[in-house]
Order: sequence, then C-alpha cells, then structure tokens
Amino acid sequence: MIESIFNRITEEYCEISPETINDWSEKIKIVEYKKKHLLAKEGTYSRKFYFIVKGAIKAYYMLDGKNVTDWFAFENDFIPSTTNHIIGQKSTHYIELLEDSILIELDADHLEYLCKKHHDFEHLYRLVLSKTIHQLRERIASLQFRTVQQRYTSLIDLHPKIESRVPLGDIASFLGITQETLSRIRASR
Amino acid sequence: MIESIFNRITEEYCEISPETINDWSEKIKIVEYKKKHLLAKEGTYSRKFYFIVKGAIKAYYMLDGKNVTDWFAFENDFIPSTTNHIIGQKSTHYIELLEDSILIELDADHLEYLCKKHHDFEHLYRLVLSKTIHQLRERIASLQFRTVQQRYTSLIDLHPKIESRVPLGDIASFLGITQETLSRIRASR
DNA sequence: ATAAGAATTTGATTTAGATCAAAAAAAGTA
DNA sequence: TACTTTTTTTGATCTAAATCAAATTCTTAT
Repeated sequence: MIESIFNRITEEYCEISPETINDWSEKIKIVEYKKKHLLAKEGTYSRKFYFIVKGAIKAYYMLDGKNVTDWFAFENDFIPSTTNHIIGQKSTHYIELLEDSILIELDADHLEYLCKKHHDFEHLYRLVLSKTIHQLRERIASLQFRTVQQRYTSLIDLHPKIESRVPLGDIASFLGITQETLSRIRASR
Repeated sequence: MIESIFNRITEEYCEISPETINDWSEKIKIVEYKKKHLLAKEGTYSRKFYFIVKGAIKAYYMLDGKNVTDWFAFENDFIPSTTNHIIGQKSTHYIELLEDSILIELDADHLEYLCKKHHDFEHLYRLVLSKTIHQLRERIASLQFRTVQQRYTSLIDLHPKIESRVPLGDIASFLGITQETLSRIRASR
C-alpha cells in the first residue's frame, strides 16, 4: 500500500533515496475521512500537508457571505492550498472533502524537517511547487481573457470526470461565474 | 555591488553559505539592457533565469493577435515567467524590458547545477517558488470575483509606482480589461 | 521647436453575463 | 414509497464592461 503510493510520487516527480523514503514514511499518517469533512477551516491553524490517495477536495474561502471555490484536487495530487498555513499563518481557506477520501497526512513541522534533512526531499517539494505554479498560470490565463465557454471547455478537457464528481455551483465559482450561467452554457452544447 | 545584491536576496529569503555564494557568483553574469529589449521570445528556447537589480519587465503572450500581459516584475524580483523555459520547453511568452535595466543572468543549466550541488540553494529556490505561488494566488483571487475597481486599487496598493512605470494598456491587460475601461476607472476616482 | 507617432481619454452603442425569481429535477432520508 | 432538502434548469430583466470610433494629450526624434 504505502510502497505503491511512494512509487506513484516518484514516477510523477523524481527519484527519492531509500533513506529519505524511510524517514518520510515514519512521519506520515494515512487517514480516511468522509465526504464533507473539513481538512482546514478559515481562521484556524491547521499545519498539515496532504497527498490524496483516493478522493477529491475543494478549497474555498468566503467573500461577501458567498463561497468562492479556488482549487480542486484529486487522486495523486498534493493539496497546495495548505501551503499557506505551513508558513504558520491562519488558514484563509476551508478545505472540504467532496468524496469519502484516503489521504496521506504530514505535519508542517515534519515537512520542514524532511526538507532540511534530505536534499532530495526538498528537491521533490520544489518540483511539486513548480507544478503548482504551472497550474496556477494556466488558471490565470483562463480567467484573464478567455470566454466562459472556453474556460469551461478547457476545465473539462483537464478533468473529464469533474462534472460527475463536483457540484455545478462549485465549478461555476471556480470558473468565476454564476451557476445559472454555467447551467446555460452546458445546455447550449 | 555583487555583495549587496546577495545581501538583498539573503534578507528577503534565507541565509546562504559562503561556499554556495562563491559558486553562485561564478555562474552569474551581470547584464544591462535598454528599454524594449526582449529577454525571451515566444517560440524560442531561452534558458536563462533573471533577477532584477534595477528596472522593470513585463511578460506577455499573443492571443488572437493581441498582447496579453501576464506578469510584471521590478527591482529585487526574480522573473518567474522564465521558469517555464527552464524545463526545456519553448517559451510561451515574450519578456520585455519596460525600462533600461540591470539584471543578474543565470543559465538554466547552472541553476539546476546549483540546486543539485547545494542544498541551501535549492532551499532558496524553493522559497522563491513559494513566494511566486502566493502572488499567483492573490492574482487569481483578484481576477475571479473582484470588481475591476477593486482589482485596480489592490494593484496600486501593491505597486504604488506602477502607473508611472508601466503603460496603461499593459496594466489593463494584466487586470483582464480593456484600456478604455481602465481609463474610465482612473478618471472616476 | 515642431512634426510624427504613440498613448490616453471620451463618446455612443452593444453584449455577455449577473441578478432576481421560480420551476423542475435529483438526491437523501424516514 | 413518499417526503424533504438540495441541486440544477429556465425565464425575464438589468448592468458592467466590451467594442467601435474619434478626439485629445503626451513622447520622441529631427
């Protein structure tokens, strides 16, 4: 079980030495939570870092009393929204499970420890951040000047199953539009 | 000169060992270019990584024959738009100097070498990426659900001098609006 | 200083998407 | 199975910002 997870990570990012893997695997905890469980709450300190083995999450924050969904993550993703808390600040976001999920949990202190102790771990983490940057860039390009149709289409291309796994309202929010508009776009295809 | 630059970087991010600094300073080149010079062109390989000692840049790409400005950077910023090329892909962006500038240039290969050789350098780089992520997040929040007024105001708060250093059309593009709209917003304040 | 070119502003019109409201469909729950 | 609750769709109207067009102001080079 654990090995196959480390394999997934190594394949996706880079090789990791056995020592690092050992040290790492001592620090992690495999956790299971039900749909709607909150991994983080706005205004609280939740210094945890997650990798999704199975399941899906959304990250959102409140704006004028409404939820704004910021980020989705699925199997084999790290949850980068948590990186904020890692610098020791209160969370600006809620992170909610969209499905019953299995996660690997790593304490922020342990993350720092592993980075400091093992160069290859810090390298891996650097690659994870690079990937996140790439995704954020794509997202900005999408929000900045594409029409709503184009935004929706490219989201579906990227995550074909998102429609069945994520409520329409959250997808609309992520795209920066109302759910009525998204519903109409969907209908017109 | 060089020392004061390394000091700036160390203060902003983290301590770096003398060995790393030595090795690093052997790899860099201080370059000066005039306004309008292109550090990168769409479709070409420009495997360089820059730190801005003095000056300003914009990163943009073409969409339907129009420039879309993506990113600004000023003194003491690394230019993260170049990180794309570092993975060895053709640039998707143009990077153009908005002013006569002084830059520190580091070859992508040297960047990788320094990361591999010196754990503290990779750590520094990781922190640079973290900061970039934070900025990108802010930017997404801004584009996703804020009104144009709010977007403009927060940009000015962040970079008070941007109005005098960057053409209005580029700022408008960055905010995801037309320059006519930005002009009107400015007039109505 | 003056002309040529670039950047910015102003005006009139159009349109994509928001808002408000209600109906219909789907998903949970007893 | 029926009943409640949540999610999605549909309709009518409104509005912020886009578009198109032209005028004005600011820069730069001669």
